[in-house]
Amino acid sequence: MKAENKHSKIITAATKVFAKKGFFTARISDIAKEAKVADGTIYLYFNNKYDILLSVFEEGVGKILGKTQKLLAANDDPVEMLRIYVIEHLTAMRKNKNLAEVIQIELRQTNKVIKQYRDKKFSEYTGIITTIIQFGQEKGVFRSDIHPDLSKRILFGALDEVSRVWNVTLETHYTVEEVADQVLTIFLRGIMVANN
Amino acid sequence: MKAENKHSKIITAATKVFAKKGFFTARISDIAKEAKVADGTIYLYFNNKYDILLSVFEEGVGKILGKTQKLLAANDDPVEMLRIYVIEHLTAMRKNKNLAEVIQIELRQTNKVIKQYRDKKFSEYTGIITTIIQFGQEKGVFRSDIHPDLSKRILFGALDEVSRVWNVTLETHYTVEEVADQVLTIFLRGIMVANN
Amino acid sequence: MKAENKHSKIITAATKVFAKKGFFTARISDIAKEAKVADGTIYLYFNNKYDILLSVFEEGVGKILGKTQKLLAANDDPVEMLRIYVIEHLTAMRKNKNLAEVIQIELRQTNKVIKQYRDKKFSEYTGIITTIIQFGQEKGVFRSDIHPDLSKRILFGALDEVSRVWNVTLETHYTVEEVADQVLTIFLRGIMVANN
Amino acid sequence: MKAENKHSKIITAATKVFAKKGFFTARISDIAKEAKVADGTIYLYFNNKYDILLSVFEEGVGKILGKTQKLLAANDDPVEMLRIYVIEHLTAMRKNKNLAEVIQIELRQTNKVIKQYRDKKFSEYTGIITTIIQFGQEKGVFRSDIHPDLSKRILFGALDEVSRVWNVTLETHYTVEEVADQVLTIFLRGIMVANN
DNA sequence: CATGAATGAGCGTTCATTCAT
DNA sequence: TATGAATGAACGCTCATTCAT
Repeated sequence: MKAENKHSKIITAATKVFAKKGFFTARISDIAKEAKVADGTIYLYFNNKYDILLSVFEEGVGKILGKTQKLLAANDDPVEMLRIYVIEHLTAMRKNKNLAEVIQIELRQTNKVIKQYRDKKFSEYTGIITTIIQFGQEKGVFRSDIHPDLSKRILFGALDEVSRVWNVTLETHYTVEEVADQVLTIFLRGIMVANN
Repeated sequence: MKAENKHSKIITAATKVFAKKGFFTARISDIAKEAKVADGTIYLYFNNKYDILLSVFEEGVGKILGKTQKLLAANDDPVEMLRIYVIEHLTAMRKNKNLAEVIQIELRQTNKVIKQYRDKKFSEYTGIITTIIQFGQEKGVFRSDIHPDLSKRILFGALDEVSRVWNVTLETHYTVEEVADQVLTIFLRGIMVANN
Repeated sequence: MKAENKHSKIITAATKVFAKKGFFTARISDIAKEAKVADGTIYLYFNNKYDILLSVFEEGVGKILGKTQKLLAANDDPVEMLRIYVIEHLTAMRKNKNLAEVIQIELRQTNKVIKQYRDKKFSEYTGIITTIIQFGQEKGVFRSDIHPDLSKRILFGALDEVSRVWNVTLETHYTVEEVADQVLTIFLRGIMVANN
Repeated sequence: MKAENKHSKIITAATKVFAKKGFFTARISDIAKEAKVADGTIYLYFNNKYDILLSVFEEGVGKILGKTQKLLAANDDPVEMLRIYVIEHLTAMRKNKNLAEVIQIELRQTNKVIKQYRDKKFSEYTGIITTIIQFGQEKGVFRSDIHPDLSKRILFGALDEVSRVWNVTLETHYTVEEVADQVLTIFLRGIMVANN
């Protein structure tokens, strides 16, 4: 936060502004003002407005992706891996509410630039879930009648919607652990083989 | 489809255009052309661009809401009620892909007008889930340690994301039953009290 | 001037503004104000700023070209034909000073769009000179050692520069006849075979 | 070319860039890059963009003017003087195509700064023609019914347009002598008294 | 002298909305 | 009701110019 260079100052400002107003309603001048730079300065670091949004994703998702991958690498228990994924995701969303908002909102935008990006970086992030589930099925821990692709959507959709509690509603009192526990309890019971 | 009046012709056109281009990228003239009316005509039926989006929701969600409420009224088994909700939602999303796209995409927009609406009509629709879960808990069918509000988000988020298979990806081959089954299997196992 | 439609009102205004300020210094809002329409109205009739300039040429040069071709069609005396060309050109430049200024100034602009145009419409206009000279050479009226292409440039350059007397300097007192006579006297003596 | 100082390096670069892109389309950074200096450095030597253009003229035209005046000073035959003027001008245009382009294109710009300049330096250069013609009339070599001012425009316009063969068209094969001969043949026959 | 990052005024263009017909 | 030409506010982006280093 302190010795930030212009680039990251703008990224931070843009994340905030996009979170607050949405991509289309946000003005370049809003971002510039928030970053305390001139409008023109932004174009020294980014090609255009879309490029800023892209960079917000790239850096934001990239960080989470990197950290998550590192944590998962040291693990080979599918259940524990899902737990890590869920907790990491919710922690990140809780911590950087602006980024969370941007991901939740703008990722849905019907826009070629964004969609194109989504297919690359973001689907790598959600794809982790698919991989874990397949891994768990091979290990005989997760039920074989579960579709890895569909259940990836089920878990990620749940996570995405559930993480809105910290942004949109009056339910901000939930802790990450509490929320993670609910999601994991439900999802794991749902996909694990009966173990009684 | 035939004897449509202007109002619903515009709604249908707007749903299509919003689904294809997104709210902000869509132009009034696009909708007018799609509806085969003059630009100005639109303003005889709607106050402004936001109002069109609002109406698209109002009518779209309203129909699903109405039908779902009717079906649920004749039922008092929480499990069956969730099944009905899930199947009705997915069927609607599958049937009217344009509406599905609009709901999925635009609902996320951070915009006062839409948010304000969401709080009224849409949360009534998702609120049904909360009610069913509480009802099930009272009946002792659903575990008491489940947060109705959180699990509402978990189920709706899962449904929302899962219904994207028919719009965005190459996975359009899934049937409604197949998808519903996966969601219900996982979610119900997750929230039901052990019944062995 | 009276029952002008929007299109020609804008053309007229643009001609005036381009003549006064030059293409690059002219603002769309200048043209709009001059034409007494809103800025946006201009884009109902033209694609962009270049398109306006193009149209100014197209229509301006087109008219002169048309009239000149018609007059020349009824004639087969090379000397008389050159006389007609010179007088018509100077009359047009004198009459529509704004168009004259635009042609003289902007035609020189290094710009792909304009250059491309020049190669089509405008060179058809100056090409008439080449044709007349070749015709005169075939008839044995003009000297055979004259390069039609170079002398086309010589005559057109002379005409172009000479017609500036009515726009730029204090020499506006010259009559078209006077100026035409000087150009013709010099040029015809220069290219005709000795006839003593 | 080697031990050029910054000032002339910038002038040379600007001439090249203006010739290629035109004054308005050229960017200061283009010139800086071409001159291999920083953008800011240009402002140590010139007040602004117009000032650069002005200097390009000043130096370019100045050189031609100086050389032409020197050559003419040693001569008192009007016909020979015109021949010198024509050949010198065409040689200069042929040699420094960039300067030629700039003069041909930008001199036409309707712009106060440039116009103001044109009235001083450039008209001194074209004024030479007027002087020679008046001199020739006094000597009885040139016809007395020729307007010195108009014929100055006629000759200069011809020269200006004719010198474009080396820049714009596919006719670059013409030699200076060939072109000069055509211009001189036509113009001299046109203005000289009958000499049979 | 030299640099080049930073500035911010300015403009072309779009498009939701209006209104005369 | 219906039209669609006209409006003009608003914004992304450029680039001449400045100035701290």
